[in-house]
Amino acid sequence: MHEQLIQYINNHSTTPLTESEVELIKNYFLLKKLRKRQYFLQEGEVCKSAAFIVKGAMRQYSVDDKGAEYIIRLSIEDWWAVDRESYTMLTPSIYNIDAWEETDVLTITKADFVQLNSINALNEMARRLDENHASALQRRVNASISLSAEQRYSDLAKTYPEFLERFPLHIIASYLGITPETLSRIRKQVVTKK
Amino acid sequence: MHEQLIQYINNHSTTPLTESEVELIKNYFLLKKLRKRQYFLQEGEVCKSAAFIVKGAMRQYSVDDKGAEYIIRLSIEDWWAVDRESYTMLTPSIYNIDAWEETDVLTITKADFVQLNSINALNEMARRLDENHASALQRRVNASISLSAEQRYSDLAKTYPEFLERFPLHIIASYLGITPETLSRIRKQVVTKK
DNA sequence: CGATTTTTTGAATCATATCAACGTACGTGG
DNA sequence: CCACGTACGTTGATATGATTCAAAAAATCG
Repeated sequence: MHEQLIQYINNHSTTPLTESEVELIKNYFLLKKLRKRQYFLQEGEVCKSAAFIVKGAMRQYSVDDKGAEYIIRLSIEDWWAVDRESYTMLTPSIYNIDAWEETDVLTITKADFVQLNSINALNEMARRLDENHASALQRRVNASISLSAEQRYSDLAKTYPEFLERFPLHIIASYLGITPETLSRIRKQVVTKK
Repeated sequence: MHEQLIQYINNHSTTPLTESEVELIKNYFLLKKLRKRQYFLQEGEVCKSAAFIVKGAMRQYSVDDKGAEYIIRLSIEDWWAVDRESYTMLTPSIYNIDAWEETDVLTITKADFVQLNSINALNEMARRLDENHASALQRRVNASISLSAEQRYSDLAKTYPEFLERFPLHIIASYLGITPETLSRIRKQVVTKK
């Protein structure tokens, strides 16, 4: 269970974890099993834990007054699920996070994460993750103002093909900021174009 | 000149700068004066420096094959201008950054910034900045998929009223991902609604 | 002032949303 | 293992919001 996380941390830092650090991590990261559709975070709550996904798929989304859901982030194995803003600032989140499939996550609270700040590899990994996340968000903002729906879909299909296999198309449509009907028509076009 | 930066750093960290740290910062941050429309970063270059804006206004944007500009970030006094991805990874940037007005910036290269990593206040400030930036990007992604053009404009007018005073409306329109004509019509509506 | 940039307006067009219906697949309980 | 309900995907007709193009008005700058 934890081996996957250890591996992940080592892959994302320059200095490998020592044995004692590995032990610390095993003690601090707690396994949590989520059923399909189970909330990990609900709007209005503080995002008390960050989750490393060992197995499964999760989504982060906002909900408007009409009940419509807007997917702002999708995550699968070896990704993290967390509302960074709420987690770091300890403020109520405006987002929901739930499991789309049966999902196993390793969770850690912010307080515990701070406890582990002696672990350099973990800090380095966290910093890199944040940088990558910020870059990805910036690109997505850029895409949303500069590309058509069709281009955004092609982009997604190229950059994150896993998403198309793991999530239904209406979730993908929401992630792209379009309706399921529009996505369906776009896909029909793309196929016939070839 | 540097006092403003010193002040800013102290405002954005819990531990105030010591006198010797202040001296270090004065030595490492270099003043650069930019004319209107002068590039600070051009697409394809590595963003070698980060810029703290002492006075003036800058924009970060991408350009498509037709020459259309898409504003992804606007910054004024006491903000930073930098392509974080290019700056940290030392990769060629896909964005341009230029001065919209006569602008004075204090710049620091990544290598020099690393030299200053003994300054806790500076590290803390940088971390907070990154967090805030990431949160803002996330909110913008959320807005782009969940709100209408009119709502996004109202949001902007409420959150960053300074922008409306400093930048012409076609820049604001681009930032919102709409055409200047659409923004003009939206504004007409908003006025008559009241 | 004249030149340039910015903003507005109108008309035609295009992209996407909406609403409604239908087909399909899937999984669960009987 | 079948039948039923729910979730998912597609299609068509229509509506709407935003773009495009062209032009003119207004503001700004040297």
